[in-house]
Amino acid sequence: MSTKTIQEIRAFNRFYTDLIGLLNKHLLNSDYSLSEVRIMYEIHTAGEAQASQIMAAMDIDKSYLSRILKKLEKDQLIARKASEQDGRAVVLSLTKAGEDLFQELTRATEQQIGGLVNHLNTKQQEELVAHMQAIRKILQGNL
Amino acid sequence: MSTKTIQEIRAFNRFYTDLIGLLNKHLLNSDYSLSEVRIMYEIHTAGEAQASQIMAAMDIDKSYLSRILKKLEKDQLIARKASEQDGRAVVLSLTKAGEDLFQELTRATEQQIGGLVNHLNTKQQEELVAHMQAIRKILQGNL
DNA sequence: TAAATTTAGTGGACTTTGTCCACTAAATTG
DNA sequence: CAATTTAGTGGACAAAGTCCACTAAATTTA
Repeated sequence: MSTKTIQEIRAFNRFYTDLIGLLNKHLLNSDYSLSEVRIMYEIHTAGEAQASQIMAAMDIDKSYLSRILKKLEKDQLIARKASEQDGRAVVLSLTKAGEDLFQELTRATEQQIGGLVNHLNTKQQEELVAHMQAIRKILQGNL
Repeated sequence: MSTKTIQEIRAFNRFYTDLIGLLNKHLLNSDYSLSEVRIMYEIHTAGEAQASQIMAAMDIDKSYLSRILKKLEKDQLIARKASEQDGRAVVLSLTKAGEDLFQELTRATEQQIGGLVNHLNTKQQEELVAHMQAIRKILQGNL
């Protein structure tokens, strides 16, 4: 592969790192960090999840995760119950309050993204999405 | 804009966040953090830079930046000299050792990216780059 | 042109985020 | 059933980042 190719990819990476950084800033006003929200996302998406699954999905330290889960439970955003299949494992789910908060954070994120693209016309938006899908398809083996 | 559009963008953001996280992992073995390397990048690219420029480019806290610059100077990777135009400002540049280290880190990063795309054929690589350029072009007003 | 404000950078003190290790207990493997 | 692996917790610490107060130079403004 050419140097040019790699340089272009790196330029995109810098660009997108900055963009993601910008988007994630709105979490600074919330009481929850990016990791915490991502954990809620994982639980929300799975419906029920074990810590070990989240660990794998996020590639996060289990000790760190354990602490975050403790905080989320203290805040009554998640519930834990013993797994029936595995005595070591704990099954996590979002409480009503957790779902509510998650929805609210989701709305805020969606508004942010709206702000990013609302000056684009429909065709440009469709193209943007198509490029994103294409990139995911090309690179997805790497994750 | 449609919900679908926003969902797709969010899916891409999650995907690319993970990918960037993966790529940045190689820095864990180095003695320098992502921020430190990015600062070196900014100085390298500019040739000479003031702290305030880096601050603006990276959107980083000035106090934090000041500390990092101190470390880089201690490690003899950057040199500071008083600005001639502005008595408050300091002009930063990479030393030979700084350039050398930066080149080495660059090579490592490029190899990482190579690993990401080297299983793709030339056409796919070109398409990937084209998609990235297109996204940058569409979104660049936001940065 | 002198006072008021802004800008560049530093450093103290602190919080948040993340890592490493040792540990318990249950599950799995041999 | 002994040895190993896996799930999760918690202590102790390190790294990353923030907030505030400060000095000194530059710029604005009255």
